[in-house]
Amino acid sequence: MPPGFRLHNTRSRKLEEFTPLQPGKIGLYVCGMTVYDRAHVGHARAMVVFDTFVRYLRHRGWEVTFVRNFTDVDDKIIRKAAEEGIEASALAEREIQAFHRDVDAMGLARPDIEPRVTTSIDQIVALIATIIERGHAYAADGNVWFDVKSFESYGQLSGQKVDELRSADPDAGKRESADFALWKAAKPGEPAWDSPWGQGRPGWHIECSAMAGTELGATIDIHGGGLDLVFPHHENEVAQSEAGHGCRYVNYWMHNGLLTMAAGVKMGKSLGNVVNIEDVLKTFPAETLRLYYLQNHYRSPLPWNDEALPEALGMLSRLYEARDIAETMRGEETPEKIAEALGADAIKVLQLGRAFEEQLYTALDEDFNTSKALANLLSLARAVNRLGSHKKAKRRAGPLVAPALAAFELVGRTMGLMTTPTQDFLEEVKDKRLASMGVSRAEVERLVADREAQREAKAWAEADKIRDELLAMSIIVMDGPQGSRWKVRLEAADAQA
RNA sequence: GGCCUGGUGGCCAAGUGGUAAGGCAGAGCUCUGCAAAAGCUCUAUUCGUUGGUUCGAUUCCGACCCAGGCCUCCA
Repeated sequence: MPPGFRLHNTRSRKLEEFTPLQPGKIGLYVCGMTVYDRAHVGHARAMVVFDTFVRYLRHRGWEVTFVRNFTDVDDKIIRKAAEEGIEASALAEREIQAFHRDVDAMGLARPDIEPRVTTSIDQIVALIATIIERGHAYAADGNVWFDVKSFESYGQLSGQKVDELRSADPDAGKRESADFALWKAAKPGEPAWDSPWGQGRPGWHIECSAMAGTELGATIDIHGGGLDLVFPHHENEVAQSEAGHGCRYVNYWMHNGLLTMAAGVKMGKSLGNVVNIEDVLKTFPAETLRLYYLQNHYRSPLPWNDEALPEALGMLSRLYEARDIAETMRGEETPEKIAEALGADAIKVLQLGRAFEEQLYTALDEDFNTSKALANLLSLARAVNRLGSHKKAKRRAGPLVAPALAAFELVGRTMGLMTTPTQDFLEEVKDKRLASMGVSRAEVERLVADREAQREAKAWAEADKIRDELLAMSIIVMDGPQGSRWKVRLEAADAQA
């Protein structure tokens, strides 16, 4: 039996000890995208959070079944397809492919199952029929509405009371304005499927209930999604599933916080302030985004601004450099003996390195506190860098940094950071940033080489002149014992992708 | 109007009934031909305001102020 952990459950708004339905197993359902447009960095946060959560649980020995759906038919898809003059299914297919490209580029594991609405119609129809049978829904004019008043605990998840909801436009045929569609009658030209209530398509909420039920059973361990889905989407899922299956739908509700723009306004397609994943990845390595998200607790709102990504990239680079330093250290003695010779800095690296794994578990087992885990990682990296400044370290400290290297590897496995060789990472940064600025790499390298030649000749004025030229191109050169390295300066404006 | 979050140093941010992680920015220093990078040191007697509980609260409770989310599609 894997070790336990605690999670904040949206329903109770408290931290709860996690108890699985079956020992050692976790069924996780996360609401996926409605595929009518590219995924943005808000979606990416949810994806990274749950990807990391799954990685971690698996690392700890849990057998996780991870399901994330695609909503591939809905009003927006139909409308956008009509605008583009293509079939709704073609639009959805195109966007699913784009989504998969984004997911792969982000280094996210695919869920075990990615059900789609359009291939789950049978289950959806069957579930709706059961809900009607049990007296919790009614058909009217080819639509099927969920009867909110018939379901006593409606509103429990979100703390809403039916009578106090600000009422939407009462749809024709609805008994209560809070009643919501399980099945929508087809309008001419829309994608439609046969059903006992006539041609039509599923409502937005029912799909998740049906697909989660099919893939994970009537009760699922953990259901995740963005905080903005709590009401009405998840509330309605609860009502449908519990009305249909007669048992609890979800044991633990896990909601990630939203990205906010300046002034705390959230990012959303409807607000027109979204930044797409594919655009960000043109200028920043994917791990930059990961680090940025994981730096904050998953439930907090996360500000998106111009400094965020450059700052995260700076941190990430420092982590890579620390690993690089650690990797080049050699030595044969016992860690204790070297530590004695090298002093306090060495002892600290050893201690932090050895304590890291346990600290990571402690942090992540308490409501998945990646922020805390990363603070520990940064401390470890700093200790390694400090040790690297000792003259004897390179030759002798290898055994001392072995625990640190193991820690970095663990971070890669669980949090998806530091997963590429350092050189590859640095090259990727250069390539992406040069490309985004339209600067030629050959030109940069030629100037750097020229400057090195001038430095060889101790022609400092010439060398400095070239350095200024490079700086004007946002290239920073760093002289070291093995020659000059260079990198692209991070500027806040670049975050705008 | 109803429901729900959150207010921690210049900025972002974790956290705890016993006296404030981490990051960025800033200052000084080491290193360097000069720089850069990296490292070191420093930077909140204080955690929105105000009552209360307590030996003790930033942490628990109440009130208030402020910001934001949801109640319509949204990760």
